[in-house]
Amino acid sequence: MARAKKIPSTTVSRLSVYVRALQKLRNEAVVTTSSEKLAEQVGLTAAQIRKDLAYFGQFGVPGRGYYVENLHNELAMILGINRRWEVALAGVGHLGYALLAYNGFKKQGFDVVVAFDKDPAKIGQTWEGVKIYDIAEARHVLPECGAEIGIIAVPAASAQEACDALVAGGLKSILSFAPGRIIVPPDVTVKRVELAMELEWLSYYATNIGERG
Amino acid sequence: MARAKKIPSTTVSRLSVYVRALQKLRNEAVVTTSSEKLAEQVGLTAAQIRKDLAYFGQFGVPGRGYYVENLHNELAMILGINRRWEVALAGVGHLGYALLAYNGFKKQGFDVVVAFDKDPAKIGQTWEGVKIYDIAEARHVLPECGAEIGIIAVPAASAQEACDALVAGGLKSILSFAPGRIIVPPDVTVKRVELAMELEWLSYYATNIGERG
DNA sequence: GGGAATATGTGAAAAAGTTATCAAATAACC
DNA sequence: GGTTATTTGATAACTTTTTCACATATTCCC
Ligand SMILES: NC(=O)c1ccc[n+]([C@@H]2O[C@H](COP(=O)([O-])OP(=O)(O)OC[C@H]3O[C@@H](n4cnc5c(N)ncnc54)[C@H](O)[C@@H]3O)[C@@H](O)[C@H]2O)c1
Ligand SMILES: NC(=O)c1ccc[n+]([C@@H]2O[C@H](COP(=O)([O-])OP(=O)(O)OC[C@H]3O[C@@H](n4cnc5c(N)ncnc54)[C@H](O)[C@@H]3O)[C@@H](O)[C@H]2O)c1
Repeated sequence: MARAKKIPSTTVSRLSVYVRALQKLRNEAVVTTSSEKLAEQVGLTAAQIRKDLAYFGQFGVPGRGYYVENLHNELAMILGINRRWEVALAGVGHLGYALLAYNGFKKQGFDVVVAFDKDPAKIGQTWEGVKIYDIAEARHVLPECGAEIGIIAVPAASAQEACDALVAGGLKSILSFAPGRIIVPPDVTVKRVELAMELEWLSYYATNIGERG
Repeated sequence: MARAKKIPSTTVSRLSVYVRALQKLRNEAVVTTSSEKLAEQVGLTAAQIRKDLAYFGQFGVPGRGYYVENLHNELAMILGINRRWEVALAGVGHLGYALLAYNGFKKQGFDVVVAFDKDPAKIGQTWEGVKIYDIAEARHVLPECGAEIGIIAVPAASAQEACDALVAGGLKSILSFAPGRIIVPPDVTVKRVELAMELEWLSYYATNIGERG
């Protein structure tokens, strides 16, 4: 359990990729696989996969490969997804509603259990089985409902304010869809998803053809 | 124009960050800035910024710094966002509708001009001023409407099929929200946004406290 | 049980990316 | 106009990440 080395953030991201590939194999009733086969499946190199796994221990059988179910369970435990996570949503607008209505997260163990907004027309309602509270109540509501992860889907101008409310409620992990930096205490982790930046990335490679591929 | 070195993908992503920071400064009527000030603004090091810019040329004035407007224009040109991009949307479900209704992209020059779906109840309708066509018509509709970037917001099981349709319509740049790999010809660039993976990333750091921060 | 085949885990090499350093260039000031 | 203070751009040093290569462990099969 006591891991010496610092784990690269890219390795953590790839762990998710491996988990998904293993889920697929498990669904297909495949019992064993190898770093080589996995590499082909996910589009990476075998060495990369073995190196990533080596940060966390030894999961394979030389001459045989990996037992799909076993490796899946190990990686799920490492990622902390061998459990259910309760998620709080701030901002039930267009994007927020799409997230609420999406059942793909629940399938992966992420369950939106409470929502917050600022709009009086929405506060008090229940959408998709999730009750919407006033964001000002977050600091009181959150500690009671057990949510540990927050999602911010409010306009950029309100993002800092909404984030502060979630942090005041005790959340330490936040996924934000709002463009722009959010300031949080050092013990809070924020992951941003900036869709405009993804489009700009595509724009770059579309404009400068031949730099990739 | 003829750049010798290969540009790191991370540099391209940071270019977007710089552009946003410069936009902000321009709105505040700031005329000049420096790598040092920019670094503080975006949370990077000054050396990193100068290095990134150096891939593309010389934009600064020693002893003075950078002219905000000038640098913004240069970076916008490099990223290819000094123009309007027409975007095609495949899948007008919960997420697709949120994207359609979002005006933030248009502000950055990305304009959804056409949508595709498979659901007969949606085909033929016009939502948010955007007409929804049968995805099967994509190969005929796309060449006429000028869209160059595609966004995939269909269920994972249909993602490959929808992508094939967009590619058949001539698109070479695609942003996909569907989980899982999509196979495309080598001249097509796909950027995936996997929200479940972002949540798993948060789960990891929430589970293994103290590995970051 | 032994030998061939296979695929891991790991240390070393290579590549990529980031940070530090500094000479050269420019501006501001007197 | 010359001196000083800045800040760039480039190079060098360093760090991180990826790839390579192979000894080692295990299975499979005869
Ligand atoms: N819709 C998209 O497709 C899309 C795409 C990329 C990024 N985003 C980003 O996601 C965020 C949400 O986008 P949207 O389109 O859903 O916006 P929206 O305007 O549809 O919804 C925003 C919601 O947040 C609520 N809100 C506002 N201030 C609040 C506060 N302080 N606390 C709690 N709730 C508050 C509003 O009442 C509203 O319900 C924005 O930051 C946007 O930039 C959205
Ligand atoms: N909704 C979310 O918040 C969310 C979050 C993360 C990822 N995603 C992903 O985004 C995608 C869309 O999610 P959603 O919630 O909007 O789904 P949805 O079911 O609400 O909408 C899907 C839409 O795609 C259409 N469609 C199905 N097959 C098609 C095809 N072959 N061609 C064209 N259109 C087709 C459907 O008619 C429907 O309108 C999914 O892949 C999902 O995994 C969604």
